[in-house]
Amino acid sequence: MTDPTSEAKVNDTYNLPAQYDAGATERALDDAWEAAGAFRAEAARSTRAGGPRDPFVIVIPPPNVTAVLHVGHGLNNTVQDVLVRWRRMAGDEALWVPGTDHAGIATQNIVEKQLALEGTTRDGLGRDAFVERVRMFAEQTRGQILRQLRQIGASADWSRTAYTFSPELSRAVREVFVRLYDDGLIYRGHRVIHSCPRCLTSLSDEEAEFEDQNGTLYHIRYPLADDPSRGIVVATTRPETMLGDVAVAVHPDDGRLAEMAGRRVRLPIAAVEIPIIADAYVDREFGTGALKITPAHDANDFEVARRHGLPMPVVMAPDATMAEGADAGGRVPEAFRGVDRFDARRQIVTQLKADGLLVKEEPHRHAVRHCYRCGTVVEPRLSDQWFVKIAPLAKPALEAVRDGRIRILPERHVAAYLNWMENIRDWNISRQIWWGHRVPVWRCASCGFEKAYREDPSACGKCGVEELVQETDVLDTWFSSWLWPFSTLGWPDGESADLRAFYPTDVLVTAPEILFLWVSRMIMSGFYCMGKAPFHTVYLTGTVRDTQHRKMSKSLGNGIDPLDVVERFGADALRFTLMQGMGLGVDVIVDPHDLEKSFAPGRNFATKLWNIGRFLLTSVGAEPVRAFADLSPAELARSDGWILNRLSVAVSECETALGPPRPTGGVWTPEQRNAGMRFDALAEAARRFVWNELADWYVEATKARLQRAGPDREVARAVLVHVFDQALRLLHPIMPFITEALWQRLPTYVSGTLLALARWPRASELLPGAAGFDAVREAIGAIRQIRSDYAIPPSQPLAVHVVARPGDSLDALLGERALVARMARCELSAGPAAPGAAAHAVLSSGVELVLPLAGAIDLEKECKKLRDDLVGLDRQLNALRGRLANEKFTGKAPPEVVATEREKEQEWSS
RNA sequence: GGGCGGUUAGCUCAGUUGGUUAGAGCGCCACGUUGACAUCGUGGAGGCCACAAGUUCGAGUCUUGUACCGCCCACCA
Repeated sequence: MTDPTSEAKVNDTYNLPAQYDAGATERALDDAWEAAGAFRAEAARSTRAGGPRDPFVIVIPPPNVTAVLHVGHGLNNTVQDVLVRWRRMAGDEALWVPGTDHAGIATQNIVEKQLALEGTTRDGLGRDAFVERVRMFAEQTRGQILRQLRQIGASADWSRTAYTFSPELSRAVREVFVRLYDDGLIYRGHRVIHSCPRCLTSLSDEEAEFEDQNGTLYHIRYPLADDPSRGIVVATTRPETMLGDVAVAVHPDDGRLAEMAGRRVRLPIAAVEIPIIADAYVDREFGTGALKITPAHDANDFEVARRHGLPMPVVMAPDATMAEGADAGGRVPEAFRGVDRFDARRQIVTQLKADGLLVKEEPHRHAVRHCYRCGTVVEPRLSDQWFVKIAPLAKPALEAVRDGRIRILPERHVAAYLNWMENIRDWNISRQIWWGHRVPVWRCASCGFEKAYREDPSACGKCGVEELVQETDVLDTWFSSWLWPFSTLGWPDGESADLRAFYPTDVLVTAPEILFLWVSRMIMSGFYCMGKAPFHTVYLTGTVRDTQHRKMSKSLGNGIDPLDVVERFGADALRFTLMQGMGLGVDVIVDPHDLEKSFAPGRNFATKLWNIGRFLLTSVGAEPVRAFADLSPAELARSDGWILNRLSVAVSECETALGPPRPTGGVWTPEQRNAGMRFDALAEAARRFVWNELADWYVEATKARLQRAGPDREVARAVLVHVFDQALRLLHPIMPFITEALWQRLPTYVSGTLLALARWPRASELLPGAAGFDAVREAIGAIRQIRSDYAIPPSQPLAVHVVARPGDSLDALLGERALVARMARCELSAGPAAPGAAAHAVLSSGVELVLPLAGAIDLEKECKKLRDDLVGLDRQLNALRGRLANEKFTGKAPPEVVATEREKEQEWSS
């Protein structure tokens, strides 16, 4: 076992290297955290198990084992890690469950591509060998993904690493299938479903994505059977499907066409007679007003055919070549058999043209469904599939979001969720692939009895005959991942300690694309299996895009490997940059061709932090530091009070940015519903405090104090260490490595402790009288500006006269004379300057600074400055008056208040 | 076809219930290496807050309309 502090001992604590070595530090700390079990959650400590701590649980959206992680995962997982690290420090029993998804079709596709390169196919290998091949591939990628997660600093509980295809989770899949089956919520249906001719499997509605495409609308004449000189014209974008036509439908109220109903037409090419029927489904306005009915290759036509009791001939094979399927009865001419659908389309159009039956071709833009895994145009095709009857499951899932037990951020996604749930359609869960959980249904070869079994059966559950045949289809990959929030915690084992301690989980962080595919279904399964919503917050991240706002993808070559970034700039730089750019629901734009520029914010900030640490550790030294709590307010210097107040403000801002960790009382109030989860605000609040307040002002103010031994030096040392310690805590969730490395070197560090487990800061009450330091900062700024305005070189000393009535600001300025001298390179003295050229600055406290200048004064510049000040003051006054008039009086504001801005401008200009 | 979101500095974005002279990071310009930091410091330039009308003492913020961009949903073949 590695000593958690070993890394700190490697380097000389008080002689930090000038450059932060992210690589070495990160590796060592990851080991130290792991060795200390810092991220391991204990069920017994959860309040739900009678322990002292509120559980805070996140389950990772399991990355697909198809490929290693990209920067989108970096973003997503950093958000989760920030939340988990925050809650862990805040005293919760924090658990982040890591894991991966076997990703059925996607993974199978990749291995099939590999096989193609080797000149073989899955059929060539056979089912068992193929599955083994995919398993090996998946294992390899899986390991890599988990290593990657660790490298970006994920504080997950690796002892609970899950996998959708593990024996434990397979058991959960089985269990839920059997329960649904026994509840009558799973059925086998003969339906028109989306079928991918490349993947050779069916898809759910959600997996067949719409894409607008230019097509052609063909108007085809079907001659009347008894009078070929007359006919009826139908319109279609897919002429090849006409081989499967069983009728032509017209609207019953369509005057000119309705009279045709009842007659018969002769279907060209297929050479069969089909009826003309009347059905109100037909849209009279579209196309020709007559609709060809192809029940086996169009879901709507299927319904029409069912209403009219028509046959449903299948004329295409699963690979979308024309074929004599069920009920085709010779409709597909020999010449077309085995011909691809698009070739068949061309040939059919040519032939129709030749026969004079093609009336018109018009360009037509329409939405065509594509396979979400391979992009192939999917084909609606009648087949036997397994479905989940989903409406009963949707009901509680709908309610939970409506009544605020679950919130979805950004809120705009709520409407989409509700709409989808309200119009939900049964879920096709069977896939004709080999990689996945096999449908656990066996059929008796003897009596035909069919049943879903929890354990592989050896004999028929009805007649006892030992000849059983299992379904060959496998389950949709989402049928395993929809159980993730509880299957990873031991379900269906009701006695599972984890399940009791950690379900329901808290926040789900994922991409909006899978709101329906995954998130909605988890909510449904959560209620069905556990009776409770699986989480109270769904946080949908933006997408990482390139500078042209294109999604990152392998094929576009605009992807970013998070490990590239980690290697070059460190995990902290990656994380900080991503968090800083992460407004709620906003896409993060990074330039894959200029990582240096893209990740500069994080890299620069990490460097800054490191250098503050270097300064602090060298100048504070190794001797013990007074306990911060022992300092009395009277001992504090002006700057101490100021920085402590700034710290308090920063802590509050971070709290606000993160928001409430869970809804009070289990339901989000309307005010809470949109609160928190502002990671950009968190990063900015912490950055501003560390850089613009701590480094820019307090560190400077401390330098002189640290050099003179004495009580004040001890106060400065104590405050400096305390403030930096608190800052490191605030930043730790975002930048875990560098903060931990620095924290362990503080003189107050207690050996063996970890920042990862240190207490999250709390805002304290503001100290009175810190305004004096603001006056000092303002004065330094004003003097620097005059220096710059008049191009006075830094080497040239300046004399500055402070003109003021005695008071705090004056005292502060004179009291901090040395600091002003160092930061603005000037000598302050009280009292008026000798007459002559001088630049002036008026501070907000009324104090006037007079800087005698040797050269000429730029009157125009000075006047402009004054004018701007006056305009500003006037607006301020106007706003104040307006507010007063508004709040206190019922009447209109006095007329002199209502002068327009333009009038004011003119007034001041003259 | 229906719904939703966006439009603020050269780029990427903040801007909480209307109220000081609209901010940050990156980029740009000038100056600077004083012992934490040039992956830096100081100062600066750069905004008709998409457009138009309205409400208001006051609008980036609220209302209506327009334009452009993006997303989601959908059974017009």
